[in-house]
Amino acid sequence: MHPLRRVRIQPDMDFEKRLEWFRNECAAAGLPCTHQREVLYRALVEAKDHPSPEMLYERVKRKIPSISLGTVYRNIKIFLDHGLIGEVSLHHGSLRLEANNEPHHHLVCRHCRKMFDLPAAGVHAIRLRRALPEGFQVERFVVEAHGLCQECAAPKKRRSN
Amino acid sequence: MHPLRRVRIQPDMDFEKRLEWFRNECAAAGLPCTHQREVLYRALVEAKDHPSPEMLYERVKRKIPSISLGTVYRNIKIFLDHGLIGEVSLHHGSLRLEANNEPHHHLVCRHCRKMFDLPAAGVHAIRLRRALPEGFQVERFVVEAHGLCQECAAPKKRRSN
DNA sequence: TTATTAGATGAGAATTATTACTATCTTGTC
DNA sequence: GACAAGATAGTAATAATTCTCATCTAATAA
Ligand SMILES: [Mn+2]
Ligand SMILES: [Mn+2]
Ligand SMILES: [Zn+2]
Ligand SMILES: [Zn+2]
Repeated sequence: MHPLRRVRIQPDMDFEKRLEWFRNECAAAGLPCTHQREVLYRALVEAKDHPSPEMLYERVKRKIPSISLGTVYRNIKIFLDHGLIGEVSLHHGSLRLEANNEPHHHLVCRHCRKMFDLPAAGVHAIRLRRALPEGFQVERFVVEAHGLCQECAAPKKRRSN
Repeated sequence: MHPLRRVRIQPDMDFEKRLEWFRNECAAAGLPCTHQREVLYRALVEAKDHPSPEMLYERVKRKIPSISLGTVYRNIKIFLDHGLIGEVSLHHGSLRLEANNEPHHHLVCRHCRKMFDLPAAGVHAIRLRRALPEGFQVERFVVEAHGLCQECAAPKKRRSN
């Protein structure tokens, strides 16, 4: 409704702009914008290293020494559910294994998180448009096609996905 | 040394062939080829679903009811260390977060597991060579460039990587 | 402002995933 | 078959995450 509500967030946006966006998103979602949430969000915006919940907890404790790890986890989940932040991988939580040690890619269902092989031959070689940053030596590219598997995409009888 | 030792494993190889390969690899690595290991390896070859350690444990228990979960984890690690099997993701174990919710890719160091952003604009669009299997609906492609970061690639003073 | 109240917080217990410890048992070798 | 290195099962310990609940706070209306 408010014109600022739906502003798109940009990587180079300064923090005040992002905080404004964050507050609008919280309001739109009916989430109280607590001090803890703002400090957590700021720590995420300032982080350049894809922190873990524990790392985030350590950083946020400097600003709010009494904050609890439970609050960090609880809000991480809420932020993720509302698309306010992103998680790097769909596969954290448990090791997933396969005997196939030939390089290949995967289809990953974002709902049930099942994984299906996508043979390397089925994907054209990955090509970069520009040089990589800062001396990183790439050994191979791994592709994940994220989406919905047949089961999760099908309109269900009863339960929705 | 033995001509069979270095045979390359193929996805369509039958299990007897793979088992032979497995035994040779164990011998080459000085690993006793125990009954537990063979049954674990067979379960991995037969699995099409990228099982977790717990799933593997459940399956293997049907063949060896007395096997312990510790044995499953211990051998998974050994198999991985020797390249006998693969793991799907470098990111299991802990959630990793970022405020940047624009789609983008990552450089991932296989040694220290640090992650660096690779803007989507820096990679040409992913193109498939053939149709996807079985009705999977792709929403987006995520690329990970695996390799070594500057620090881990540099020839260290003392400790090796 | 103040009162109200839905929902958030901190503390700690509980659960899940993984690793470590150790006495006993196998595998590979002679 | 005997030996030694290393593996196993069972169990304790640790790490990662979620849950429970008494108390507190942000958002709203009076
Ligand atoms: Mn696979
Ligand atoms: Mn990123
Ligand atoms: Zn699915
Ligand atoms: Zn590194």
